[in-house]
Amino acid sequence: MTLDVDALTEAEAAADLERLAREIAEHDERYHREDAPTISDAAYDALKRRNAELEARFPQLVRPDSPSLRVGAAPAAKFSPVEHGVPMLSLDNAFSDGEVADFVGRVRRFLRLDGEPIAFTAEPKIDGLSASLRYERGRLVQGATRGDGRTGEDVTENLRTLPDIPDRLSGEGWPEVIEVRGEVYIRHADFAAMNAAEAEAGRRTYANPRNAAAGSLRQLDAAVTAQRPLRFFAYAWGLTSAPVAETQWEALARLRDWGFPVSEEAERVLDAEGLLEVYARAQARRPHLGYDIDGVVYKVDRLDWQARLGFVSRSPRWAVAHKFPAEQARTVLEGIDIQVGRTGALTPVARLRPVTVGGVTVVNATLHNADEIARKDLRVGDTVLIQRAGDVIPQILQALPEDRPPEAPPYVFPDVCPCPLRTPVVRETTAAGVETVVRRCSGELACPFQRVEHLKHFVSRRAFDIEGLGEKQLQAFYDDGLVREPADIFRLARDEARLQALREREGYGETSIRNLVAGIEARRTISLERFIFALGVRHVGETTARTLAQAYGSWPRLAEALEAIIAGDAGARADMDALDKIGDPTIDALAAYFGEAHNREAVRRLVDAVSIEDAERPKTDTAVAGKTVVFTGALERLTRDEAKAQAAALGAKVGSSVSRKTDIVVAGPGAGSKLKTAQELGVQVLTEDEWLALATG
DNA sequence: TCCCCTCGAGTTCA
DNA sequence: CTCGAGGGGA
Repeated sequence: MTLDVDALTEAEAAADLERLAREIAEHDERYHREDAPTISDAAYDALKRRNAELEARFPQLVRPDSPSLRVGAAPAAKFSPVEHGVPMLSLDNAFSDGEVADFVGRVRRFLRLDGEPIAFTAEPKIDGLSASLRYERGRLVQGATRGDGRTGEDVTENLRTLPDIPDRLSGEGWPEVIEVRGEVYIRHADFAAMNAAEAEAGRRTYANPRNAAAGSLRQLDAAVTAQRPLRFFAYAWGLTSAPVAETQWEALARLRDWGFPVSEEAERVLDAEGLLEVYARAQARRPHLGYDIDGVVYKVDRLDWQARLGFVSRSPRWAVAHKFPAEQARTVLEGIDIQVGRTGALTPVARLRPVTVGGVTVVNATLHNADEIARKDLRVGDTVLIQRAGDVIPQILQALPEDRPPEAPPYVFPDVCPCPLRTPVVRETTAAGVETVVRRCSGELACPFQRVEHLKHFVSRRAFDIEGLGEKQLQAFYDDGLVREPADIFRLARDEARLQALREREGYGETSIRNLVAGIEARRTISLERFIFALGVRHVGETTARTLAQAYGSWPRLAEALEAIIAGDAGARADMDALDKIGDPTIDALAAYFGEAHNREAVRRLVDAVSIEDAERPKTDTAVAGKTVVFTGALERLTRDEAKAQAAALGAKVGSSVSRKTDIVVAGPGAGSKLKTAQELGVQVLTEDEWLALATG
């Protein structure tokens, strides 16, 4: 809660200054030492600003440890963004021999290789941070962090200070342009010495070598980075103007020739059988390496096979990281609470006796659902084994039955919602007649817990993104009756009675009210897809919302279609069903939502309060506009998603099955029944090249 | 009909 | 990050 500066007593101001000094110091610390800022720059700036305002109003209260008196602590300057020529992907993880076998099996099946041996490289997975180095004509021109995989930060000058990174490539045969990728890390001995020196100098030490490496690389002053014992291993490449090699193994040798350190621990195995031996060896060598590794990365050796295998969403199908087991800890399961989600889903959460795992204190862990609790037979009072999955999310692995209190009863999932209405808990049945795993509160939006979650979703970043209206304020406004439905948020900004109620609230001065109103007004105009997503209809996430927005173009048209569907218009339903990734459950959810009188009214009030921008209408002036296209068989020049996106961009509808309504079938090699159907129905059939010619017109 | 892949929804810590 | 389930290819 932030009180208006002018409204504060001296004692309150002193307390607030104390809090700000502490919080800002914490954030500075996190930013500089752990390299993991936990608040946005804007939020950080707001803290600093408030500190400055308070100090201006109460100069006698300026603390000796005031953030305003420290220099160079703010994460003010930034590194400029760098778009990677080829995204830096993450790897799929395997945690067991079985998962490694699954990986090999997938590769084998995908390549249609029976029995034939597949060679793999196995390289230790260094626990540092990855970096991409762009060389043009053999000279280092840019170095970047991984960032989100697509865009990283420009840390060229810092990377130049690493002795392991050549400024000019040596040897020969390097492509004119190449992004060399690898891991920046710090050796144990160097880390210890560096921390000792930091401690000597009275500065805080880093928690582990990885944080130290990340913090050192992201120094604004490259001279500081130069002092840090950073090292580099190369293991991959991104964009390249010429093929690097024919196999991963050969590529590693080339990288070595060009002057990069390449792990001496990397091995090539001629068949999948050898992988687990490498893993066992790596585990045995781990304590003696002198730097942290967290697993072994297996890659299909042949690059032409890698190309055939391609990618699944964000990770390559041709590689996997076989991780070492995560650090585990035992603690006591002190209770199980039930949380209510915006769709009414009831999620059990474990309350744990605080315990340190992998450097952080864990007190909560999700239990996902009732089946999960039953499967693990978790009981309150049990001693449980926990770990942090992927080193982040805490996870309960199992209960240790020998430590179970004799009287602990099996956990019984509640049959009423924890909300004040005590609505009965229900389980739905899928189309196939199977009970779903999730238990839900049957109260819908009558349930106050669901309503608040619904409102939180509405203002969230991907929906209306209203600044200054966080979860806490929303909860408070809800409790006071100021905001009960989305439209109320927009009334808040214009309705005098509500503004007056705000002014009377503790903690709301004119400044904060002005900011809140500005935040709301800034979002009064919204894109159709965000609007649809914000409604929070079940099954309608960001992607589905976008599909609907593009298909219907405007809110009135979508509303009209929904009215028709609710009225039983089979044609309108079929049209929606034909959209990509939209099927009966989604349509039923939409129909149920808009068929309900309260929702309908609430949406009408909201529509009146905001202005919804029409979506980009599908093109009508292209060769394929309005036509329904079906892709079948393997595509060689485009991925399926690219092809679909291209068709959609040109105003065509993408179908999944061939019928009389289909206008064009694009058939690649291996096309089967759809091609046959198309021929039988006399639908136009194109090759991929013919399609491209038509599409690019 | 059977998988495989995406999407949605819920989640942790500092 | 993880699980469950919808959608759609084979």
